[in-house]
Amino acid sequence: MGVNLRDILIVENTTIQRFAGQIMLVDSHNILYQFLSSIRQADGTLLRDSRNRVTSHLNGLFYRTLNLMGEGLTLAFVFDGSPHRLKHQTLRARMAVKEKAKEEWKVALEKGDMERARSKARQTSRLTKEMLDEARHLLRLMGLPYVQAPSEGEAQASHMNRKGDAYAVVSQDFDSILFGAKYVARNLALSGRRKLPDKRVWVNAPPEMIDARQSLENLGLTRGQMVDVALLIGTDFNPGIKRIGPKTALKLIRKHGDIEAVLEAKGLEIPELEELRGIFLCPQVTDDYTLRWGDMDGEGMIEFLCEEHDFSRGRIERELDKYTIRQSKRAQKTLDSFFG
DNA sequence: CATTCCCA
DNA sequence: TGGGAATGG
Repeated sequence: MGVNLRDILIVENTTIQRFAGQIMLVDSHNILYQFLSSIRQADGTLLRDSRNRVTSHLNGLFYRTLNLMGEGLTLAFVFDGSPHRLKHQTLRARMAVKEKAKEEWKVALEKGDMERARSKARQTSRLTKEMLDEARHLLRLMGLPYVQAPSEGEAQASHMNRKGDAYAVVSQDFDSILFGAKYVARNLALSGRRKLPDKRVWVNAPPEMIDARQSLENLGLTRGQMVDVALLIGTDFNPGIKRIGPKTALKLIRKHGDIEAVLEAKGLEIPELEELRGIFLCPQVTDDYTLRWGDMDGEGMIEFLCEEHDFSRGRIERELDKYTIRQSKRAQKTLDSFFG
């Protein structure tokens, strides 16, 4: 997913508290997808309510969001619009992977291999329109604003970040750097525990931040050149060029200046090059939004989560209390700092 | 993923 | 007390 730019960007470890008091724009699709793939039972099945509706995404969104708010982060969310024409190939490929994983999940279950079952189940994750509607509903109850992107959510979030409407974009993907975000925050989870792929080892994944300007200056590239590097490697919108990874792509763009020169020198071609560049450099975004934070509707949340989706009332009330207490402690701290 | 449970 | 296992819906 996204472009593999990790190896060439400067990714620095940080803390949640680092972002206290800042407006953070969350890539909703990215975060919800993570919840959907990770909040599962041992055999890989999703959490569901008594009417068989999936609740894993709400579970994750509720706890994660409340926790981050409790740490003083000001959250706003961006939802994807319709995908770009050139993304369809990737989306189809992903769908095929999911179908295959579904079968492998079933096989693993029959063999009693729970480890593999869970891992395959994760790969079948698919965000439905209903899940997205429910997520937006929960956000409304939490008093958090969300923006509907015309197309790519990451493009919209990066645009807003660039304009100064938010401090950073929250996403696991590195694409936001290409879309022009100033800062990208990753692993914004409280526990920071992440499973190593294909291993049964859990490692601590600390929050990370990428400073776009710092990374670009360090590489001696403009954002346009960075986009060219990405297009050589391959993005969600193009397959890239065989045997060219981050390191080689970087070397080539440095040597030749831009992708045209690279392709010329290598006798290669990338179809719809200008269109591809435009996706990142002149992205389809909107300025027709307002970020407006409201009060949390505790009663509404209990109604929605507990009565509607079977969450335990006591559990939700306890979390809301904890949040309130943390908030008042933060407020007290702020007051204290004013009076020395 | 985040919390709770449970036992050393 | 605390960290792995179980649970959540």
